[in-house]
Amino acid sequence: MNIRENRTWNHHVVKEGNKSLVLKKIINHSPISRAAVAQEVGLNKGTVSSLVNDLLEDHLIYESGPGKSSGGRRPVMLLFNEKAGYSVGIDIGVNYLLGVLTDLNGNICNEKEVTFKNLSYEEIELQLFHTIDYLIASAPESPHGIIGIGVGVPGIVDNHGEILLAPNLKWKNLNLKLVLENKYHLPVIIENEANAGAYGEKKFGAGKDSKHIIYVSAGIGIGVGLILNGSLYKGSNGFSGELGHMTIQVNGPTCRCGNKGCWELYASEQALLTAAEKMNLPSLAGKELELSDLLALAEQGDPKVISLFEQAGDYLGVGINNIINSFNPQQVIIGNRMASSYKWLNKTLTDRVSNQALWFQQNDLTICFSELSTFSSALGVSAFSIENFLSVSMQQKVSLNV
Amino acid sequence: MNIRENRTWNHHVVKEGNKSLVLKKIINHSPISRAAVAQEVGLNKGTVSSLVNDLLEDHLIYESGPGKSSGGRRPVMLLFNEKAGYSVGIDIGVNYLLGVLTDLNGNICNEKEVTFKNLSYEEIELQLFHTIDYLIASAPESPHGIIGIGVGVPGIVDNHGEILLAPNLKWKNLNLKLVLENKYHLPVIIENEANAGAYGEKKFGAGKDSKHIIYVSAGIGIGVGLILNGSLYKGSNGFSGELGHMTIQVNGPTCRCGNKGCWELYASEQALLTAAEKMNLPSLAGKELELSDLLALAEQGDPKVISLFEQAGDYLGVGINNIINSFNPQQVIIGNRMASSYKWLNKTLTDRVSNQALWFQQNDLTICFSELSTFSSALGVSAFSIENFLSVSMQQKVSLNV
DNA sequence: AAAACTTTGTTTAGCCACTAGACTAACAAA
DNA sequence: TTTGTTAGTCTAGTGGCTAAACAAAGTTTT
Repeated sequence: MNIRENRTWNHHVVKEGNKSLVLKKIINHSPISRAAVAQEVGLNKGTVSSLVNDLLEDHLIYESGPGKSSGGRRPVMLLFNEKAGYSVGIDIGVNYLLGVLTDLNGNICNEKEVTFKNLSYEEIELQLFHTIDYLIASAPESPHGIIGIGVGVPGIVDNHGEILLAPNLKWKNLNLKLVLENKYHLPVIIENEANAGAYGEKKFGAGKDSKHIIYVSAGIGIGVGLILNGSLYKGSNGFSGELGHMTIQVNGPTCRCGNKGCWELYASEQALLTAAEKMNLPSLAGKELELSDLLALAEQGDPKVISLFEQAGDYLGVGINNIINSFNPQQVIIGNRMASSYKWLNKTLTDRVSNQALWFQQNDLTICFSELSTFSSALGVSAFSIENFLSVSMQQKVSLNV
Repeated sequence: MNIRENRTWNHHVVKEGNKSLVLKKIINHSPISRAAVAQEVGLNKGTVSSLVNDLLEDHLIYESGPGKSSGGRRPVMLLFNEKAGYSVGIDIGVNYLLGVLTDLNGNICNEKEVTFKNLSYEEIELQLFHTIDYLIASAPESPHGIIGIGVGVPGIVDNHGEILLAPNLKWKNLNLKLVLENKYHLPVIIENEANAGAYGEKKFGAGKDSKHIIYVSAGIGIGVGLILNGSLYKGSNGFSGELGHMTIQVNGPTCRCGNKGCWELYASEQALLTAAEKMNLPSLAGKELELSDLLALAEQGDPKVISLFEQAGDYLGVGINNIINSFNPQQVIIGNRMASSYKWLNKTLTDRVSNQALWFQQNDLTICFSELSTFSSALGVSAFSIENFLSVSMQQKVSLNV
């Protein structure tokens, strides 16, 4: 009982907690009857009835027709009203902006992607506004409307949602949260892209069944999102998971962070591209090299390129070993752009891990690649808003007498 | 509200939670009056009175004489009854066994240390029994008597308290918990030595004010205990914090774990001793080298030995950088035997961190050495028992009608 | 088809821990 | 002594819970 610490306990808390239990049961097991909820959650039938009525009034659930009888009165089936509201999730990348509109179950109802290069903050902000406007306008009528906006950014976000640094975008000390709140008057969440991705995979992707997940976002750089005990761990100030700058070679080459031998110098997309450029691949002279080019070459069977991927997979494995030793996770999920090269990375990566991770760490451990591919982050931030919305909905409404 | 998940909420929970709040307030602010508790915790005076009566009945607190009046009736001061019970904490090391008897505030009431070398499990078990017997016998009369036994071991302990592996003791798949429970019929906790140390420092030592603490236990090997969000994080199976086997040099020398370039090959006591042995220090020929010898030489100003310590401090810094990047802690505490060399390690260690850790990670970050020195682990396991005992005491007594 | 049984969901009575506020106790200051 | 203040208890009322009775709506048995 660590979490509540300073709040005192009273029957509001009890009701809030039980309502939340009932709603979760309905979300995860719909359609389900009141009787079944009562039995499975362990609450009295009457209590469940009353809580269900509250939820019905809030339009968070609805009754469908009667279900099958099992020898008695037919149950009224309850379902989560996933269309009770919509959430906007935005993933800002170095050269793209991906926005999704999701329902309360994280189903994508609409999406929009813009790609760009070297835009200023103001220009990206404009794209961001356009995307959000478009998505909000496209949302169907619903009882709760748009319940929040979430934005994932490739940078350092502190506990108050301020972007301290996004090196690849050249942003610094930027309070995007305030900007969006003032413009849209909606709850806004700004989150690091890796944290968002981790949460996305946990809620809707490969991590649905695990409580301890480490999400490795391997793109131009490497960031890591930590799901510990089922919830995102952000550290003391919100800066956890900067594992791209973990030293894996004490006197290795210098990283742009000033340190030496950082993991992302060996296992990121940038590392791959840099190594490939040095090889002077003849077929690509002139054009700026991209990951997709390398993938195409690998598909054609180019042994040099394939061994490049294998090398990167091996280095990914080195860092993942360190992660396993640190966190003893149930699941390690590799996401972001490097996940697309899954086919060429997988073998050396898993070899490295299975040969070198301590044996007891390997029990109950799954290593896999992202299920949501490019949507992890956008879905993750969307999920944050949904979680917040539902959590607030569980609380008592204080009637404002005029 | 992640923690309770499946338990339903009712007034028992409310009372349990509030009682716990009241007790914590009294523990941390005694002497304190009922009125002050009510105001500071935010509960009604009547509620506090009732809960305080429960706690008095349980002998967990007691009333002292009246306090100073501030212009009205003099308050009755409440104090935590730290002598309401006693806890046994044992730290089993590679060549020593340290036992403490503490009161409920972690004050050491008695202690016993045995040193040995190359004992079999049976022999160590005998020493363990003797120590526990001695400590229990020495405990003063108290309402609750001995409330539990905790044991810290240098090895891998799973979530059920089974010791899977303690390489330096040559133990494997050992259920010490069961052995002790059967013999003493008391609650028993077996915990990894680094986890225990972390908890010890958090409760009674350098980490009292932090919620995010990483405790680096640097002895023969290196283990790490993680305090995240104020409580111990053990990972999916209990194996978190095996950071001694984090790779910091991809193609470094081979470790006994089979991996290469592990941190503990560079920054542990063993690493220091191995390096020193290679130097053929003339003054110590014949005798087996110990850390204390090196410390003595350093005190005498031996430049070779001093630079050995400095090198180790630097390597410690490398790993601690990785830790900072992973966890964004408030505090890193270095404990176990290497902490005794604090004087010689500190400079290169802090230099490494301040030069290389990312700037934003360095805000609000303290790096320090253990305050409890050799007692961290023993006090930590003792604290686990106390915590458990108090937590159970908060729960309702179910009257068993005969 | 009627009777008996089952299961669902609502209602009622009672319980328990909380709150607000009245009350008593014990002190300080005027 | 009177007045005011603070500490702690007591009482009435509230809200959410449980258990159990009840009503509703089925299925199964006779």
